[in-house]
Amino acid sequence: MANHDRDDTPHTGLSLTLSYDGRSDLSIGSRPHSSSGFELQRSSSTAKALEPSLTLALPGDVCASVEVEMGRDAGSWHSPPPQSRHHCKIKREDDVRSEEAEKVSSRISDEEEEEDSGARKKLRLTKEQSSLLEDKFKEHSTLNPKQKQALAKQLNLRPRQVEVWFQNRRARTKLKKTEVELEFLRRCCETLTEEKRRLQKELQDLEKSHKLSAPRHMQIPATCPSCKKVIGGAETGSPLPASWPRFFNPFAHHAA
DNA sequence: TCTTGCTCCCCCTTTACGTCA
DNA sequence: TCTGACGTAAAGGGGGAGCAA
Repeated sequence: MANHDRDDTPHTGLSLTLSYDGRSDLSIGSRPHSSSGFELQRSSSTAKALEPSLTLALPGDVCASVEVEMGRDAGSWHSPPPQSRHHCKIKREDDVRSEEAEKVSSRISDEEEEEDSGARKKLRLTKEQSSLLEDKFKEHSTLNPKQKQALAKQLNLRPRQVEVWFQNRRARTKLKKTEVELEFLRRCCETLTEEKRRLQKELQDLEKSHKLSAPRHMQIPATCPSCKKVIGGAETGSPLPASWPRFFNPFAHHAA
């Protein structure tokens, strides 16, 4: 486990932190005032293609860490509307370059251009176009201007259309990743809740059995109500053996 | 060196269209 | 045939980065 972040706020029970290469991204904690028993927090959305790691912290001295590998993601055209970006803003360089080619090779038919005056008409990409775009996206999720230009030419589309497709594709990938993370954390939350219950039960059982059988100096320490220090159950007030040096015994003031 | 304006690009949100149950 | 849900292309706005004047 290379990186993990632990929340410093007091927990009653469990905490779970998911980080990507040191950047804490998600955490779950069981807090005193959490009505559900757990809080779900998301601290940033900057996790981009980094290796996730997971830290599981349990109450008291019980600690565990878990490493989890999460998977990474894993028509026809219509003419632009009258007030498209090309019209209302300064034309982009690549759009200007592609205009001439577009006039020749655009899939927009003359008939469609006639209807261009009204509402926009949405057409679908062909299977070949979608397939090639997907292939390029697998290679890299962003395109530099040259790649965009070349791909647009290859697909017989405007560079702006290729750009928009990549933007939408990135958005879909991100959404899917978020959904996967959410489901994963739900399962983690359930598992941790169950583990917390089990450990609490185990702790209760241990306390009971120690009260009945263990020597006083071996009894599980408890917090002193007056000074807030941890003490044992012995009549001396100290959970440590009487033979221990007084200066070495933080519970000595309970001896009186 | 700093500022300003321009351009490009990305992200996010919204809109609108096509498809399908 | 109608309708609502869903997927997705595209628009539009905000903001950051790079660059030249």
